[in-house]
Amino acid sequence: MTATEETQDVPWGDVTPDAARRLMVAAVEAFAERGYHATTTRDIAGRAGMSPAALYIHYKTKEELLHKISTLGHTKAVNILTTAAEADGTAADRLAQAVRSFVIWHAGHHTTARVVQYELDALDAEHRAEVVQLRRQCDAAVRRILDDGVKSGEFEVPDIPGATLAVLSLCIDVARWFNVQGRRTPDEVGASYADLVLRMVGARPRS
Amino acid sequence: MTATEETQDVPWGDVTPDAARRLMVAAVEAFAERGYHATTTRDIAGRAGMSPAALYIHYKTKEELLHKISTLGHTKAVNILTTAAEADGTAADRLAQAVRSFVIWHAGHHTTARVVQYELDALDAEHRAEVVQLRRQCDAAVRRILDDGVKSGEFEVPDIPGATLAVLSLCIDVARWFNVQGRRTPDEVGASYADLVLRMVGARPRS
DNA sequence: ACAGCCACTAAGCGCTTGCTCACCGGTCGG
DNA sequence: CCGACCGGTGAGCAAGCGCTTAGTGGCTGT
Repeated sequence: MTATEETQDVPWGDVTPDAARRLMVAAVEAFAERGYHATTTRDIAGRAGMSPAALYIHYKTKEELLHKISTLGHTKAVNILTTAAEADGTAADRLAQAVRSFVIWHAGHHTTARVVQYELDALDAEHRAEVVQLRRQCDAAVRRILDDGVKSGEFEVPDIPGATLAVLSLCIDVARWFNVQGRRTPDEVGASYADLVLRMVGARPRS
Repeated sequence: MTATEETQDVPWGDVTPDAARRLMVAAVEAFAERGYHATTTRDIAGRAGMSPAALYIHYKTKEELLHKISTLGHTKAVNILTTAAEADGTAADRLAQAVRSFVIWHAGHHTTARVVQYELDALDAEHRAEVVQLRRQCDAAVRRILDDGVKSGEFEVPDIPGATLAVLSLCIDVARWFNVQGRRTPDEVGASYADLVLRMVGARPRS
């Protein structure tokens, strides 16, 4: 149930070779801490215990690193949300599961999530368009659940696109404020947020 | 009621002299568009129709510019929320008003808000501490309303600090996604979000 | 034993950055 | 009528940036 220290589903768990992964982890940390533009290639290489030039053996540019991080992260996000959307159960169950797992990911991997969600416009036009496409899939997954819930009478939502935006917005912003030293664990925030979202869409508390 | 094009309550409306204000407006636009670190002092000066050196007549450093913008913006945010918190009326009324006006500001001044909310750690340690203090006042204002609502039985909130965080988070993130070319006006988003938040805290729809 | 390979490094290139400084021209008190 | 003043400029400095290139050391297959 704990999602803070997974080893297998870390987004870059299957990045090879080892040096390339170390550089990627270093880049995620640095980008999350200081932002893409304030991070130097020397800093990334240094964190990975390598010389500045080593970065360019594995990645063409600093931007390519961000692009790979962003794509891996967004793919993970899409997986989480579509899995929840396509699961069995009531719309309320699926919405709760979507929010819970999405929030747990944003809190547990808040460094990655911060880069993925807030450094989007450091990407060049082509790569950004690619990533925006993945974001639309996130949007579509949540909207599908809300649609179902409204059709089945479980939810009462006047503006589905607006509510979709609000739900995703609430979850995404977790990456901004979540702090490992805080009192809340990712699981607690996930449960709490699932509850808040069910109230937002007017799902009856215990049906 | 419209809050998109106010002239008097623009945060930097009373910045003097004229050249200093033009530089500040230029900086807000540039920071919002590209981020603090990706913005050059030449770009700011250029947008204000001045030479690169002119910036340093009015501001000691680029960081001082960001600091002034951030302080003015946060002061405005504190005003909006404390005004709503101290108003007359039920807790539900005050919460709705707080969310509505806070969201309208974030949407209507989304360039300023983006800088204020997302460029916080580009500030140096001392200035950041100053601004964090203002943020705590925002938090306190919202928490006060929720406290009152729970005490009076209007709201049903299991975790008040958590709900405070969620409400502010939802509002703040408006600055990230709001787009002038979108279909929603700031007033519409404000009304819609006030509604969502009342549901989140378990306020009865029409009491 | 050794040639080939390749991840990695030391050094540095060309450029941009934040910021400075000597200078300029319009305004204003005397 | 003029000197002091001051907001503004043009040119440029030192430092740091992303990225390149020539060279090195330690594995590998034969």
